[in-house]
Amino acid sequence: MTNNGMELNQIIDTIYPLTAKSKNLIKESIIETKFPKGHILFKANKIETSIYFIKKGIARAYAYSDDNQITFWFGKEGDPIVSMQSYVNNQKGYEDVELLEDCELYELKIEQLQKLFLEDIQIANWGRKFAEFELIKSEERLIALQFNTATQRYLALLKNYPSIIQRVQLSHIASYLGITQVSLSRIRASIK
Amino acid sequence: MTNNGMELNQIIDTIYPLTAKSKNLIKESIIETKFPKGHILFKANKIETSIYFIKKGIARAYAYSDDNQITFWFGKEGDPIVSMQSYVNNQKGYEDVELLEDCELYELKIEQLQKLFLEDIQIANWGRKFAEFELIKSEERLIALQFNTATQRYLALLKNYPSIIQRVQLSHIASYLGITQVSLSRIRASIK
DNA sequence: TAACGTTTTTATCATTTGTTAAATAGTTTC
DNA sequence: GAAACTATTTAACAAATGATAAAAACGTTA
Repeated sequence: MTNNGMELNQIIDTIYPLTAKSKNLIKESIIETKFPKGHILFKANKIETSIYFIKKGIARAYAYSDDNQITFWFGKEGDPIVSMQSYVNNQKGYEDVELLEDCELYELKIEQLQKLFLEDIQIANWGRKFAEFELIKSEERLIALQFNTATQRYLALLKNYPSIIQRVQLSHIASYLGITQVSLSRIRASIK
Repeated sequence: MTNNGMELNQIIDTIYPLTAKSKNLIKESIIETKFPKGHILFKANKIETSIYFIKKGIARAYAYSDDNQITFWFGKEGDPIVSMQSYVNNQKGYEDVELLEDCELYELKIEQLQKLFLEDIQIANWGRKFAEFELIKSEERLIALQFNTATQRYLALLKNYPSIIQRVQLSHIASYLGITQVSLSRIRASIK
């Protein structure tokens, strides 16, 4: 990540190395967009038609449990923003995605990508690795949530992603960790 | 699922419909095996070379937290058994997989499958959908763990998979739910 | 069916987390 | 810089869960 944000080439290559020809097919389907802090990129109960990659900025996904928002995902430079229900099953998602800073994004229409999956074996394998890596991340999250205490999860977040504390409200981090904001405050006080 | 277990054709087709030719390429790479109840199919800290599909029986994946086993996955007829770290990154996994009943399994060598991914675009897309569906399942698990109370998660398990209570020890179910066995007993007593 | 081993439940107390409300700290706006 | 607004911490009590141990229920086998 440079000051100008994450390069598209790097994002694509990190998932799966492609020939120039195949990579260009993907790149031709991608457009750059910008949105201000606070923009709601995805709305719950809507079929999203695009996926994004974050060039610059951070975002969170949240859903409602009764009245309160629960954040279950953070994305930073290089990360994909995907409504999985839309992307995989062409169904309504359950999450909002909010941009927590002014963001520069790479947008890729799901329909165009799916067409490429059927036409280009390299891109099909690129899409396979994309899902596989997201799956690894999701499994690691799941294990952490099931195996570790709230304090351990907080310390792990600090270690793996120190800047998040500077960039994101503690109330969002608390719900991401599966605890209340009050409880997170107590944990922060206890580890000093 | 019939009395004879889940058919291989059905398992393959449910993931992604293939032409007869592509499907045969996969089927030629699959062999049937049997193991008795209690067999340890995957060992932690080992690179697994196969994935499996359950024709008949059930299994669980667990890892150790200090001294005690924590179950984080159950599989039943039709479900895949995969060490994701081995399958995706060719690295050691952190889980044991134990067969909880006498099992009939379809075995597929990862190396052979990966070769097919590079040769056959339909199979590459089959592998893509395979990872995508596993991703959806993992995300749903994650959301449930983060959003719902232990009682809600127990009731959901009862609803979505009623037979599991008959087939699996409550101690395994408790750790799957992220609670102790004592706590699960209390929940069971409270909802009667 | 009696005896044994395993699984599940119950009981007790300690610890953690949730809930509500108030106090403090930090930011933005005029 | 004061006022208004938002975010975070602290306090007090309630509820849920953990830990340990003992009792009860269940299964297996002789």
